[in-house]
Amino acid sequence: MEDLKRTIRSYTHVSDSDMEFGLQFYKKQTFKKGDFLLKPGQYIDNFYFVKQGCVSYYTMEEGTAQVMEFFTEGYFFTDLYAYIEDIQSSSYLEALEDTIVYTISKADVQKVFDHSHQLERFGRLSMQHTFVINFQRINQLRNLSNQERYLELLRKRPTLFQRVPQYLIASYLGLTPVGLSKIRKRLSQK
Amino acid sequence: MEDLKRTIRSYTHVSDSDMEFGLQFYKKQTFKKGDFLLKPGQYIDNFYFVKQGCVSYYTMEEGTAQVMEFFTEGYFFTDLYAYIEDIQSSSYLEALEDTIVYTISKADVQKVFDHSHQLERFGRLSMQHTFVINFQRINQLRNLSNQERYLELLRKRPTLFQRVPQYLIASYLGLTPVGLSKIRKRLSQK
DNA sequence: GATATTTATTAAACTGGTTTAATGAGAATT
DNA sequence: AATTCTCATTAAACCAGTTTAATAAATATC
Repeated sequence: MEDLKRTIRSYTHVSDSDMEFGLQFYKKQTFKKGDFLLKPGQYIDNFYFVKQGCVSYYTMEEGTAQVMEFFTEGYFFTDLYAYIEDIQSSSYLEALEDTIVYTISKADVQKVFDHSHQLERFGRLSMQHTFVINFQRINQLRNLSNQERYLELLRKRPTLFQRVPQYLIASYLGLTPVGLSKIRKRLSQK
Repeated sequence: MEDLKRTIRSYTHVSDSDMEFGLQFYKKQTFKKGDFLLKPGQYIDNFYFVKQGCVSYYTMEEGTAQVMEFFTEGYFFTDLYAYIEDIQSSSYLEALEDTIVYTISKADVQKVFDHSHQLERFGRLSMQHTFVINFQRINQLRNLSNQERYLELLRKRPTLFQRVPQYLIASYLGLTPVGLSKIRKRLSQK
């Protein structure tokens, strides 16, 4: 679980003993391509960390997937909205590849935060990080054109395009597959 | 500061003594319509609570305001992005009406959180609340049409339309004034 | 290796916004 | 009261996306 450790320590200092205490609750879990970690209607019991693979986070609207996010190596994730609000999820979490995650239950997260001030701070800071990501996302949705957002994604997460079908990336960008195809054509003609 | 108290306690229980400790740091401050609480280039020193009035939070892009949010009575606010990242702001905070706020410095917020577990919890929960708001905002930007977002705003914050000029509401919705006008016309014709 | 299925592209018609510019209506200033 | 300024609407031309449908290419399955 070295990469999990490293990611936690990228937020704040955590002593070896606190880290050991926290990590004991994480369990390794594997999913085959196409498996669901979560389906609509369920309550959120777990937090996840991606060791290897890719998980899509989406809702179904009128028969098509609306992709909110792709979680790849090093991401902490869950359906955070349903997790916080303690409501039934209306989303899917689906493995787009064979995927290995480390998972911790909501109850154990509480235990860890009660036990370790340092890890509670990690929790707060990772929450802040999520705020920053969402803030930038909103700004991108408001101020950039679809083409600009496509180029931005290409720049920030280039490997995504090798591992995820284009129509899901289109959805993530808020486009139809046809729309993204047009943008790509327009760019290739320059 | 009864309304400030009430708003804090809507998040979590806070004892009278902790509340008293926290509130001592807040100072009342008034701004005239058109005054700026913040301009680009500044670092964020304060957190605010709106007692009375309305403050717009926006950036300037190519000569036009891009309104991120309108803060009205009961809102906690600052340029949270610059506050968290500890970077120079690229935004404006401008009073759209004569406005009364309670303000607390960043250093005093830290003091309060160090002193009171209950108020630190309030801080965490208000941060979570902000996440939920932003999450819903992203979903609205992605899944609703401009017309639907207009109707949604009309439903959720009807008084805003009596106190804020329409071209700023258009900006908040991610539209031009012409675009919003068209939507309103279309709706009135039905 | 042939067939079926999934994914990506293209074309055509359409739509909901944009930009620019002119007009109108209200509010503030002199 | 007249003038100026700000704000909202309208019109016209335009554009970047949509939908639908057909086709092509790649991938999975038998």
